[in-house]
Amino acid sequence: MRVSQLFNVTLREAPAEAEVASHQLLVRAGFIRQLAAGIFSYLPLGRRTLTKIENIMREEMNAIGGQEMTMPVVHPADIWKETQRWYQIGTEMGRFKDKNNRDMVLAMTHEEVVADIVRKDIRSYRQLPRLIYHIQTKWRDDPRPRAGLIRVREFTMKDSYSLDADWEGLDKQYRAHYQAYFNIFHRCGIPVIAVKSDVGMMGGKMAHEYMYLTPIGEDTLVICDNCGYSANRQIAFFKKTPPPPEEPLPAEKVYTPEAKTIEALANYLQIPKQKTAKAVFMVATLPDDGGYKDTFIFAIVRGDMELNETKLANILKAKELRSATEEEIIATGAVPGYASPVGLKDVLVVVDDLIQQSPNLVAGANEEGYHLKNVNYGRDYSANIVADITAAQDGDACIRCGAPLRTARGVEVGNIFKLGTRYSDAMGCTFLDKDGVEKPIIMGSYGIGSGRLMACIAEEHHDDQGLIWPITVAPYEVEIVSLGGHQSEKVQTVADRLYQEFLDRGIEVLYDDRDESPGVKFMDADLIGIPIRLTVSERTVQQDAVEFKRRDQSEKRLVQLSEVYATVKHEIELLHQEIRSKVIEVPFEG
RNA sequence: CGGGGCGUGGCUCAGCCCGGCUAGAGCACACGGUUCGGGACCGUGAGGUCGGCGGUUCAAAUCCGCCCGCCCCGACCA
Repeated sequence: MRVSQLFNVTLREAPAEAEVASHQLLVRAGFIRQLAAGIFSYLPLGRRTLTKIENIMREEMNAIGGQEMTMPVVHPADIWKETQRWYQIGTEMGRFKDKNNRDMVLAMTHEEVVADIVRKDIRSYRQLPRLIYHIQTKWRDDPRPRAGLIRVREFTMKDSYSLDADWEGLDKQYRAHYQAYFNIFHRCGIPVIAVKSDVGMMGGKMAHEYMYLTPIGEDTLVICDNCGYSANRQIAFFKKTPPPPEEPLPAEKVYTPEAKTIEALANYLQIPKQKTAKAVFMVATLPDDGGYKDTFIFAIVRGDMELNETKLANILKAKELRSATEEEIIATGAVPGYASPVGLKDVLVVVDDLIQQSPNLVAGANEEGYHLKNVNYGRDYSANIVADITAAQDGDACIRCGAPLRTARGVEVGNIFKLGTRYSDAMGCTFLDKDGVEKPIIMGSYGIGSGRLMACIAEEHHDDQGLIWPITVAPYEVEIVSLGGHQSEKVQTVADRLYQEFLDRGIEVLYDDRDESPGVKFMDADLIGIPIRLTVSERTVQQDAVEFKRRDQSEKRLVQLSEVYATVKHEIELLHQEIRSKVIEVPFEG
């Protein structure tokens, strides 16, 4: 492609709204343009990279037996009602009515469509196992799109669905994806870790998220460098050390003015935070014979710990969980800042499992300005539920080996779920097994957002000057920059001939044939980030040569014209080898 | 949904507080000329309902109200 013909404009300055590097550079280099919040177009360069990413996904999916298909973006709401997700999912779902006033849904994911096809077409164990996938648009009306392509509302996802006759089959396909996903990310040039995760709206039995570690990430991960345990903080387990046992002391009311926070309370009483109990008020939307009902939740964790809302929501099986408002708190009879589990009625009390083992805590007295000392679980109050509802923090002990845990930020670039029979049951996907018994099909679902992946690659591979694409996903393999081609016929001829030779020999080449100054061309080349750059100028043609430079290295060297093709071919292969060396087997962490 | 910020040619921004000239600059764009190995220079030119609506005023980019959009933090989220 000649740059003079390319549909592309590079920007000297990044738009003011772009903050993270990948966003700024992808916009400046002309890979993407924003249409609205979380809605982007991919221009030709961006499209080429996306296509390469998608082809890598295709190859890896096909390698584990995947079969590509395409499912619709617009669905009748009926199938989403069958699985209840029409009711369970809130504003994130795109809904509209067609001309016949029929409820319609914009695809957020495709379990329902898969299940609908499967229940009609799969009859026998002989048709299992299967693995199907497609690369298709999703719409999720995220309340807060951010960071360019990192979090958007409309995006393209490679999603695959495994169909099995039994759980062993699911496990096998799950593990196949586990490795295939590592292969995809490694081939795209980004390091990732797989962490155990919450199953979220997908439901199901087991899930892993693939995390690209970066400070701009929005998920917090908990990692054990000693034994390799890693999990999303939303569900991370950790070892809680109970305090030394103490004889329960008689409860005692103490005056604690202006001590409305744990911090202030601990300071005022000169006690460590772990000797206090923290009350957190939430409102959960819980299933209630067929419908849903808002229930006030009084959650108690030790003062030195934080409530983990995901854990709490999962334990309660809550559809939604939010912080209670001040009015709601007062309505239950609790006094904000001095709330106490002692003597409360008509609320659901959930207590962290460490509280039981922590004697003589300071808790609120439900009276402005007073706390109770020596509050003991069991004696002074009890809970409806005792469970692990606290969040792991930096330095907490690893659940497996006891070593201190570390937290890190990451972007979720992919996920895999063992769905089990959640969708099969809801939509009646059954097959007749060998033994003549009708059984539900066991499903798994697996997704990678291709645009987000592209942004992560850009995040990982760039410098001050611009993007530095790994050879596997670069829009072009080589860029020819001609300097003074409009003045020197010799330069023009050599550059044109080189371009044509590469085209003929199947090398993907971008040719900057514009009548621009050298500075502009070099700047644009660096911005766009094609892995190999060849410069043709008066200076080089005099020596029958071109200048060779890799985007990821600063050295330049002259290559004789007669050897250019062989050199480029060789260097492309070297670049591929570098990537290939990173594609490794990763032990399954179940 | 809560908190904060921003909306002025394609991009980056000035002007707004303290209302008043034809609304500016740099980059980008078009034409002419000079340049030509790291975002060159000179000249000429095109391009803006100052996010929208309403209000105050003799007069609004500027003051007031409502709305919309975009970004950031939080809540939420595959």
